[in-house]
Parts: sequence; C-alpha cells; structure tokens
Amino acid sequence: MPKLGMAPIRRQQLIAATIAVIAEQGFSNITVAHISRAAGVSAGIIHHYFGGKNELLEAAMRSILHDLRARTSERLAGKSDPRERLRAIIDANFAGSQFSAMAVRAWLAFWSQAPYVPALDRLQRVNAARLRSNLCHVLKQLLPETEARRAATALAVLIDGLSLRSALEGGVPDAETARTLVLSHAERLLT
Amino acid sequence: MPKLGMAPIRRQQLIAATIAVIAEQGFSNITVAHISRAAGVSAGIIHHYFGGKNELLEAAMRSILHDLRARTSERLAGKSDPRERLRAIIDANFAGSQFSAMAVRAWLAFWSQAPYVPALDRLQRVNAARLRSNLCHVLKQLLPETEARRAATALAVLIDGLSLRSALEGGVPDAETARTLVLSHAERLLT
Amino acid sequence: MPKLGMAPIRRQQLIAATIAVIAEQGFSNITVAHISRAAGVSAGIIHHYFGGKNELLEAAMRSILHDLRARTSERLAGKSDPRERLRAIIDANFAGSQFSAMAVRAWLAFWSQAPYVPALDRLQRVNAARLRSNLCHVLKQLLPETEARRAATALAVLIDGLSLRSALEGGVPDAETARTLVLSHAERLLT
Amino acid sequence: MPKLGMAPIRRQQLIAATIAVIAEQGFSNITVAHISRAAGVSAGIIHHYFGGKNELLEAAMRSILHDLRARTSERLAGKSDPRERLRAIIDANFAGSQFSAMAVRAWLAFWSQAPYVPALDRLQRVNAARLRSNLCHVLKQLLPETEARRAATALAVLIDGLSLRSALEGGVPDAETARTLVLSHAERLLT
DNA sequence: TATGAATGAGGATTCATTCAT
DNA sequence: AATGAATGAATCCTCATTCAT
Repeated sequence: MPKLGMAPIRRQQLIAATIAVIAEQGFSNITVAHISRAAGVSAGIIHHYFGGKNELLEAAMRSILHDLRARTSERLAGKSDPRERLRAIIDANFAGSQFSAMAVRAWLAFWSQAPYVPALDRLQRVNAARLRSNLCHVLKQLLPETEARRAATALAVLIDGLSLRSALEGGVPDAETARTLVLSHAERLLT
Repeated sequence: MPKLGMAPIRRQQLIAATIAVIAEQGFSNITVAHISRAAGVSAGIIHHYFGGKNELLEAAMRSILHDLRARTSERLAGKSDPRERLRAIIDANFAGSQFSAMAVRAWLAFWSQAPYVPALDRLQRVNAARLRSNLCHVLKQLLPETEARRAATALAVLIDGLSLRSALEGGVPDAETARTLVLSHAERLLT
Repeated sequence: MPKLGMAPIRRQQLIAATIAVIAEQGFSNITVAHISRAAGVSAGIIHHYFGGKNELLEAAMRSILHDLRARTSERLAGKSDPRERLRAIIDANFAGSQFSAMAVRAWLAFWSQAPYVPALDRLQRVNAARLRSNLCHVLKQLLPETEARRAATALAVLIDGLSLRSALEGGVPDAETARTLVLSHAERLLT
Repeated sequence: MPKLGMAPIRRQQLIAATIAVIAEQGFSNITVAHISRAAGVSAGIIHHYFGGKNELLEAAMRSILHDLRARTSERLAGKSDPRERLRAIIDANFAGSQFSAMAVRAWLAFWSQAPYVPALDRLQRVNAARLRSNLCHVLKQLLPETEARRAATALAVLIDGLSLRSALEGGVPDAETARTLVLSHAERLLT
C-alpha cells in the first residue's frame, strides 16, 4: 500500500526494528530478513531506504546516540548549580530507554563492532568524548582542573562499566542502583 | 605428516590463532578459514579437534579466563595483608597478556556474544562472580560487610569499564593509568 | 503533471535513453532504473508505455533499424546508376548516427542478444536480408548473377565486420576509412 | 568424492561448461547455477576455483583465445611459402572448435562484453592485434608494405564479420564457404 | 593426523514489476 | 499521466561442515 511521504516513517520503523533485533539476537546473528520481518516489511525495502545493511546499522547507532544527547540536553536545561548538572548528566545515562534492557544490549553490540567499522568507530568516539567533556565541564566548577579531569574519566568509566554489566546480566537493568553507585562515587570525589 | 601427541599442541595453536583473529577482525567477521590460515593449518582440522566453530570459540574464551585466574592466584600467593591482596587482584586484571591490546579486544568480543550463547554466558558469569567474590573477601577485612559488598561492585565495574574503554580506544592499553585509577578509587573507599 | 498527447514524446525519449544506456553500459548491465534515470522519468513509466523491459528493448532495436532503412531510402532516391546506388547503400551504413560510437555499441549489444530473443532475432534477420537484397539487386546490374550474389555476401560481411571492429575499438568510429575499405573491395569485385 | 589434484581437471570442466552455457543462453542470461549444473558440480565450487563469476568468465575467454593461438601455431609450423602460411592462418580461424556453433556464439558474447569489462577488453585487443600482425607479416612478403597493411585489415575484418554472421545465423557454421570467401578475397588482393 | 575437495544452506543485494495515490 | 513505495524472486557469494584420501 504505497503512500507518499512514507520515507521518514519507514526509516524510523526500520531503525526501531533494528535496535530491537540487535538487542534480542546480538550483532553476529542479525540478518536483514530478521529486521524486515520485525518491521513488518519486505527485505528489499532496507536497500531502498538505507542502501544496505551497514548503513542501516549505522543509522541505528546514530539514532541511539541522538536520543542520549537529546535526553542529556533536556535534563541539563535550566540548571545552573554544578551538582545538579552533574546529577542530570548521570541521570540521562541511566534513564528511560537508554538504560532499558534493549538499549544496553544494543550499546554492547555497537561497542563490539566499532573497532572494525570506521563509521561506527567515529560515532562511538564522538559520544565518549562528549560524555567526558560534559562531565569535565561541570567538575571544573567543583574541583581543581587536574582533579576534575581525572574525576571525569573515572565517572565515564563507571558509567560505561555499568552499561556493560547491565547488558551482561540481562533482565531489566537496575537503574536506581547504578545511579546511586555513580553518584556516591562522585560525592566522594568532591569531598 | 601425522604425528603422535599433537593434540595438545594443535589445540593450543588453534586457540591462540582464534584469539588473535577475533582481536583483529571482531566477532562477526571471523571464519574458520581465517582462524585456520592464521594457525597455518587446514580448515577441516578445527572440526577434528574441537567439533566445530562454536566449541573452538568457547575453548578460546575458557583459555582467556583460565589465564586470568592463574595470574590472580599467582599474585595472591603468599600475601596476607588485605591491602596487598587487593592490589594483587587489581594488578592481575591489568597486567601481562590480559590487558594487552589483543586480550581486551577478545574480551569485548566475548562479552558481546555471551548474552546469546549459553556456554559463553556461563563462563562470563562465573568469571564476574569470581572477581567480585575475590574483591569482597578482601574488602571485608577492611570495611563493614555492607560497605565491602558495595565497594567490591564498584571496583569490579571500574575494572570492566576500563577494559571496555581500552578495547575501544585501540593501541596498547595504558595499564599503568588503569591500575592507578582503580587503586586510587579503592583507597578512597577505605578511608 | 499529466499532459495529453505525451505518448509519442515519452516513447521517443525512452527509446533514446535506452540506446544511450546500452551503448554506455552494455546489455547485461542495464536496468530499467538506469534507463528511466537517463530519461529523467520514473521507473514505473516504462511499463506504462512499453509493457516491460523487453518490449522497450525491442522497440529500441526497431528504432535503430528504422533509422538505417530511412537513411538508405533517402540516399538511394533519385539515383539510377548502379555504381552510384552501390555507393549510396554503403554510405547509409557508415554515416550519421548509424556509425556513431553509440550506435555501433548498441548494434553489438543487440547482435549478442538476438540468438536468444526471438523478437530481436526476427529484426536482425530482416535487416540482414534487406542489406543483402539491396546489395544483390544493384550488383546484378554489374555482374553475372552467381558472382553478384557472392559479392553481395562479401560486402555485407565487410560492413558487419567493420561495425563490430568499431564497437570494440571504442572512440569515434573512423567512418571514412570504413567506407573506403568497403568501396575499394567493391571496385575490385567489379573489375 | 574429493580427490587430490582435482584443481586442473575441475577448472577445465568449469571452463568448458561456461563456454557451452554462454553459447546456449547468451551472456546476459548465464548464472553460476547454470554453469555449475552443466558441469555437474555445486555452485560454490566456482568460487573455490575461480574466486567468482567474473574470473571464471575471463578464464573461459582466455581459454578460447589460447586454443585459437595454439591452432594457428600448429598450422603454421613447417610452412614457409607465404601463400601456404596465409591459408594456414585463415584455416585456423575457421576450423575445429573455433568455428563450431558454440565457439562463435561464445565469441559474440565476449565481444559484446569486452567494452565494459577491462579484463575482457585486454584479451580481445591482444587477440585482434595478433591476428592482424600474423596476416600483415605474411602479406608483406607478397605485397608492398602499405598495401599489405591495408589487406591485413580487410582480411581481419572479413574474418570477424564471418564469425559474427555465423553466430547470428545459428546452426552449424559453414566453415567451407567462409574459408572460400576469405581466400578468394585474398587472391584478389594479391593480383 | 591432516588435507583439500566439495557441498548446501543461508545471506545480502539487485531488480523488474505492481499498484495506490 | 506519472510517481515512488513496496514486493518477491533470483542471483552472487560466503562459510561451516563433511569426507575420501
């Protein structure tokens, strides 16, 4: 049932299906057939809209990253107190879809591929740099520069480590505990 | 040229080649052809010694884990001071081949597959539990139980997070910095 | 923007695009997408006007043959001297678009398909028969019948061989040399 | 039934099947499935031995050209009289498998592809140059150089044109008539 | 023990064609 | 009349696995 202006809808549909399938089957086992079936469309349409499997995968990772970024901006908006801003950054990484079971699995999948796929690697690096820069910026208002930088690295590593652990343990991730762990570490760094 | 007693040698050869190839190409891109070429043998031999690709993969992960365990025991041997023991555990995770560029890449690859392959999942869980248990055991001698458990989790997450980051950044991992980061965090937890 | 009386225009547009694309990409590599893009229209329209890819291909070959026939009639018109008529036939085959780089490539493409596509085969045979009959008719005025028939065959073969060579060599075909070669051969046959 | 040293046999088998299938189905319609079925093997083996469809196609054309070259050398061997040598060259082009129905069809197919496939183009050009050079060399012993060169071109064009015609007409090619036509033309050029 | 030949299932991709708008 | 969305069949290719030698 061909309609006009389906492009953005289908693209979004396919990206969502891709993330779901990656989370469910892992990166090495996904096929365009799986994805298209999950999206309720034919396999050929993926090439129509994305040009190929790799491009779809890249678009999916980009979408996840975009969501994270949007969530961070949103939570940061209107806050000026450094501690509040720190909390906002951490929360953005452990809330909503980001920390859902599906999202962490997809994260893990993309991480595992990034070293071998330049396009994914770029995205991963940009994202890592952004997280660290966000943390660093806030921490500089609370700590001396050298300290701030070290603390930013430590927090970023904790955040990634928790995502990883969550993906590996399965089930619904315990966002609350995760947040507490990072925040308590942050507090310790600030005193 | 059939020789007697080749089994353990060949098995070791193939496992080493597997880890090397995984580190170099990632998990989704390896083939038995790659592995056997890297090992300098024919493709068929893999089935002779391991029964199939999956079994070889499992053996490779088991081998990595075995190495880590051996290294930990070795460093722990003869030490009774809790702080020294803590340091030994951390060092075992960031030293020698374990933290080499190849090993972290292989780790990441196995992590990404574990949720979808029961055999790998078991290994991953056993390993994670052992690390936490090791840390917990030591920390209980320095902190109240609840605190100790929380601290063990935090340190384990940091260790995994650093491996992940190291795999993603490429190049030779900075084991020194990694160790420092974890140890300084540990110190903070103990005071 | 639907317009009335577009049919002949669109058909011509598509046929021209088809010939251009065949010349540029060869027969095995053309797609309706290529052709429609070259014609600046959508892919679906081809089926609207021609019913399918094969029919369009047939129409394109028919168009080339039609041009050749028109050119021959034109040059033959008003000439009664046998030698002049012979020259006219030859010239028609090596002049204008017929012998252009594009046309010879298209010819070659159709030749290569003809044995496997009845519709194209018919066209090819009709054309070959017409050339031979034209030549034979003229030559009979200059030579005994048996000789004439043999000479007609030789000239037809030379003409086809030159088209082939020209298609294979690429670049702008040297129509002048081609004409000279055939005409000098013709002269030799007549003396 | 895997055996050792099958490589050359299988390669030859597959090349023969390729030529047969091209002759039977044309270039645009052949698939690796057709070829492998004709050779009585599986489709995968083509990639094992040739790396891919294109490489097999190239090998097939190379094989045809190699045969022609061998046949020419063979017929030329031990002949020193220019007219005899000329006859030998022509005969090599119209005899045996070369002029069989299958071979001319395959020739036509390769011709049609050459302009779009560099590897085939190279082969085609080398072959054309060799034919012309062979003819030229002989004719220089019978005619002044300029004449000889022109005559070589004319004979080469006739030979190609006859192959083309033969492919288009189908059935068993009339090698006898072809040879007569070229030879009579040659005689005329020499007097 | 070890190899290389061979297979066949499965995957990505291409593409002519159909059809609602 | 014309488009672009959508399909599904067909094609090339990959690869784990099997097996005779």
